Amino acid sequence: MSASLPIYDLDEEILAALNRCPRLLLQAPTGSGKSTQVPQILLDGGALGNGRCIVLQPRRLAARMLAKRVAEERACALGGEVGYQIRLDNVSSRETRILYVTEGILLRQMLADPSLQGVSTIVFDEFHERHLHGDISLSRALDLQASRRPDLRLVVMSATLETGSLMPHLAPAEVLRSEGRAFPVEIVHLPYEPRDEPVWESAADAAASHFEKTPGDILVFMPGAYEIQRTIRELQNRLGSRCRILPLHGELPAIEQDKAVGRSHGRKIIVSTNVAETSLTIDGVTLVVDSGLARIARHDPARGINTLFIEKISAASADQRAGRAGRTAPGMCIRLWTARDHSRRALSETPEIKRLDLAETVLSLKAAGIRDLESFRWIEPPEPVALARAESLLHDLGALAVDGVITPVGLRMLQFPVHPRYARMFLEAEACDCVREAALIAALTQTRSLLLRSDRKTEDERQEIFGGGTSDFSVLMRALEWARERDFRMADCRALGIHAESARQASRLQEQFLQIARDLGLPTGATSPPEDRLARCILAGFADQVALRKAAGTLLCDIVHGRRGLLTRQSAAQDASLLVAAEITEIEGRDGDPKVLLGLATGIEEAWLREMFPDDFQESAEYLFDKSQNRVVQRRSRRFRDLVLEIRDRDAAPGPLASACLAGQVRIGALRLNGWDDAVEQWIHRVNFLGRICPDLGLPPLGEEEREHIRLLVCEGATCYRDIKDASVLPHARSLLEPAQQHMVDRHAPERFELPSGRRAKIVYSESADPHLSARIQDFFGLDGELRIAQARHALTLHILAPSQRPVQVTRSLATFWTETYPSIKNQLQRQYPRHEWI
DNA sequence: GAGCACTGC
Repeated sequence: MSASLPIYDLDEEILAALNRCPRLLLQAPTGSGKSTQVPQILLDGGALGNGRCIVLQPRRLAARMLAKRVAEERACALGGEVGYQIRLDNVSSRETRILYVTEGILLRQMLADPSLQGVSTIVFDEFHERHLHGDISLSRALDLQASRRPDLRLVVMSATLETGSLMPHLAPAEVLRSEGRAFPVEIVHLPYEPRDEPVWESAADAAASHFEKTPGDILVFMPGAYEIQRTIRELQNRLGSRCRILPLHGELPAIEQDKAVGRSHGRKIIVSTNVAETSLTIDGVTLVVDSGLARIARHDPARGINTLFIEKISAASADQRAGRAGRTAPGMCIRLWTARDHSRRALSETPEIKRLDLAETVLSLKAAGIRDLESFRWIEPPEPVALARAESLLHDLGALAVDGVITPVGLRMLQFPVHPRYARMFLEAEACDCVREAALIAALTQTRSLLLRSDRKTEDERQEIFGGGTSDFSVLMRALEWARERDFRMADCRALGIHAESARQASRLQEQFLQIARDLGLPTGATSPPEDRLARCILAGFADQVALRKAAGTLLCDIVHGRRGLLTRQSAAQDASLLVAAEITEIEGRDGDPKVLLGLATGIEEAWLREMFPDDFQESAEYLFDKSQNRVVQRRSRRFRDLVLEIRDRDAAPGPLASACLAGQVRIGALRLNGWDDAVEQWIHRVNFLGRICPDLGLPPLGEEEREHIRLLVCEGATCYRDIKDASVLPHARSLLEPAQQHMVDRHAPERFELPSGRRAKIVYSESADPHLSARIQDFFGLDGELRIAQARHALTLHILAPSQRPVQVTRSLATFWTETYPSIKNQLQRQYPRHEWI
């Protein structure tokens, strides 16, 4: 079989090209045999000299399997001439000439030995995936080649010819192309824009109507587990028991995944996430139905949180998905979007370096002596604001000095192969004498989730056995200990919804971290520290993610730096009013709204904050309220500013701050006094907004007097729409609000309403009912369609209601928003609320 | 009233 590999036709050209030039770009699709053959061509052609060829792989499984196959082809023992190295698993020796490694391994090697002694060639496989570690290793390898190692040869292999942007970095370089050996796949786009129906319905329709026309299995791509479950339900309605319908996604237990991937009697339909796009291959698929959507992780440097939204996939990604229908026979791919939509999609996915948190990367570059990050040889330069964010976090963690140079603490942190936040936690653990526990916590965050999503009964049982602490980490730690005591036995673990393989992996990682800690001289003896010592360690790494519950009955929290989020429902930190979240992720809820979720939370106490960060506290308390002027003055944002205000206000009601606020001297919303400010403003805006966009509702705009009525009402304790409506004391305000309610879609979500045209709309916060302003923003973002603008506190959400489409949502960070559009909104508001002081 | 893609040191 390997004799027919297309790559063989290129062997002489590859060797000749590398003789002419030490850089080669090889474009070859999956299935061309490049991953197994190119290293052998180099070795057998004498291109390696006495050195070793390192082959970079994006996935552990691939690194191991490729090494195994090549060792077999060469009839040598794995770990001899051919080997592999992945985390915690090194099968190589001094004799190894071809070494398959995952991308992070090479980066660690470069830190330990910057000139890569003994390496003659590096092959970057699957480079088109553009992982962060792959990008950085190529940059550093090019740097090395240009400075100390002109003999080093670099081969970049990529499935797509997105070489346009890559070539300038590699030039001068040789370029070669090879064909794949896949079967043709016919691609069908929708002839017209899709109707207003959920994607799982269109997908089920497409799969069901082609079920008889295609001979093999069907693969449906969906963005996530929820959509998968809905699709499966729809398919069952349409096809009944005519075939098996199986889900496939990363959080599924291995046994379920095997069922979807493996061979089976009879036909099947697999409904999968992106795992089936690159990581898992399924043979026998002849029809792919592609929703064209995926959940994409990004890091928002302006807010310092991670986001996970459903986005349209790129053309390259769609091609990769389509290719899954042609592995064993000619196939077909139905795309649930139009050709017109397709032509406007991005050519390839945004590289990770433009999407992810760069703290760890920046720290390693600083350690390599790179002072000026802007002039580093980026394959694709990251956003300056992302670099700045990373540097400021590293500075806060004590890893970088004021001049941007790495500190001794930073160098110690770098020894731990984890995000700098967790590395910082390790160093704090030394002082708290709980290194063992810190190692466990860090390990638990490095594996895929230990606790599987389970039914209510299993979750209650887990709560019974592992609950009782004030930290989500303590639940995970107990679950891991429990699994370890049972030797990670599959049956035991499954009964409590514990992912046995994750538990085993976490346990081994803990050992790795403990070894590193011992090497650094940290005490790793077995202690059983009180929970609060551990909480302080977590706080050291996540001081900028402290949150305060708004009230005992709600999961809503204020997070430092003016952010907001929801504590996860099942959190162990639910009883704490002050907490630190190790994970802040903004996701797209089922109703399409963005929601910030606080995960991996730990309850903390204000006294610890005061002890650990006395400076922050001092400054916030002293300067925020200027007694001599009896007003609040602007201060540079400090770490705990917002939260300290709240804490103080709870202690001392009504206090001078409250009086100032009530007297209208302070901008409403700048101070949060039990939420009344926001509530008032939002109600006023809602009514005014409704009145403007739906003139036929007959809602007169609220004047000063009505506004005052509502404000007083809310001050008296009303917190929601119903309270206002039911209050009999203010009939005028009530009569204004009632018609508004008739147009509400859902009384639990009063901001949703129906336009007279039948379209649905939604207001979160609308400062821009002014049509002129609306047009400006529309212009600014370059959007078509009718536009409504909703501003949450930290993100600008645009709801676009194009004819016969579901609302489309575009969220932008406020950074862009502030500089471009805010001044105009502010002017408008200042005119509207002249009595308020703006800070 | 519950919410979350995929990798990797």
